[in-house]
Amino acid sequence: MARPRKFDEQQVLHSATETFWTSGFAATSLDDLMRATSLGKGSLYGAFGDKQALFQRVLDGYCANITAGLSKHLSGPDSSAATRLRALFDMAVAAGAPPGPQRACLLAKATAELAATNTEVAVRARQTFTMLAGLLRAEVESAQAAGDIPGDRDPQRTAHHLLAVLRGMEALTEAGMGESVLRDVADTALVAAGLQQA
Amino acid sequence: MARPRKFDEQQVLHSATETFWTSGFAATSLDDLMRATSLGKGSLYGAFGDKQALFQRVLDGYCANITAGLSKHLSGPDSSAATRLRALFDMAVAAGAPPGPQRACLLAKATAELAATNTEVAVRARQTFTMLAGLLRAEVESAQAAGDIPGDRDPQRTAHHLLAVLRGMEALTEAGMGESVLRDVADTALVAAGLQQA
DNA sequence: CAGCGTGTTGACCGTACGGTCCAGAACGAA
DNA sequence: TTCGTTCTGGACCGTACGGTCAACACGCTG
Repeated sequence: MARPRKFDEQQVLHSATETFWTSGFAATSLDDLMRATSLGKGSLYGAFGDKQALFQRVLDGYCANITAGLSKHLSGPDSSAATRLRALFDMAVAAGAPPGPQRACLLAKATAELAATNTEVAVRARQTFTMLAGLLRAEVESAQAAGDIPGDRDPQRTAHHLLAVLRGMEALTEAGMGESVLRDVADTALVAAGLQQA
Repeated sequence: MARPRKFDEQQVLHSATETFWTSGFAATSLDDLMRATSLGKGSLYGAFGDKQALFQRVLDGYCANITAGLSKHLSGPDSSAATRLRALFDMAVAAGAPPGPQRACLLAKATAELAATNTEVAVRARQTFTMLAGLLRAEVESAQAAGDIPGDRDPQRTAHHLLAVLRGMEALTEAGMGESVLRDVADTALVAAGLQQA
């Protein structure tokens, strides 16, 4: 390596993530990315390839982050699986609490915009959803073992339901439906899963 | 009116809807719209204004359609409200049944792409979601009156939950998660609402 | 049948797009 | 210090974008 890179790849990816996240794929120009990353076209192109490749890289990193984040949350300090599940849905409510439309999950935006026409995006989305469902399932089973969720519930089905509710809350957050609606959704979903009200 | 229009406005809007629906707003060019509608730029521009105005027009029509569609379905021939609710979720499952990612609801795509930056889109989305929730609520109340849903459920909360689940199923459909997952989601949501399995 | 006002058409405009390329800068290796 | 290699910045390219406009076509009105 004759001349070392001047930039930190992680930081550049972070800036690019923010830009794509705010504007979407098609509405983000290379100029936007250059401005956000403070990199010239040559560097951007040389390091990551074209716009599509950079987006895929960004999306992959984002998906890895949210699965790792959920995994960490679910193995976090909270004492019981039931408490952790409630905290998870509280976070989803809080994300949509401010008035007006909120920036939704990048994966949701990317899937809506690109999954139908871009196989790699669709594959990554499916894989991520599947992993999230798996993590939720483990948590449901853990709550069942602790006696906080009745044992007769099918953990797989319950996890799928919770995943769908979380994605639906994302959609309602995008539109800015407001906290009380999200509160209704979260409460109902948790009761449906067999958890008692906090 | 010296010279009458050669085209049918509804048909042009239908073609434009298909085009935006398939590609999204930013990824649809005026050339795409011209090809789809068989109209020249001038006509398109003269009749509907610029691309954004046309999209808004398309989205408004689409939202009116789906609310009218749901309203019609819920006052349809099926005997009971419970049966109609089940049929509604069966439709959502069927929409995601084919393997691979399916084209999701235009409203979902538009909200994900534009709601954060375009107030009118966000307003339309909120309004539509609110109307859908209202229709679902009426149906829940109807099912309660018929004794198919326990009377102690809060119809508002239940409707919000069902709405979120439907939007979540959209998201999973976009990614192509497959029929069995959607089946799990729908079944669990309906049981959660208090309906017995079909 | 004449005239007017609208609708249609497609050429045209300026711009911004994604992408390429190269001259020079920076740095490690010898 | 010199050389070789990589990285950098930005000039440059062809294209396609959204949007405008003027000339023409059409048909209703009187």
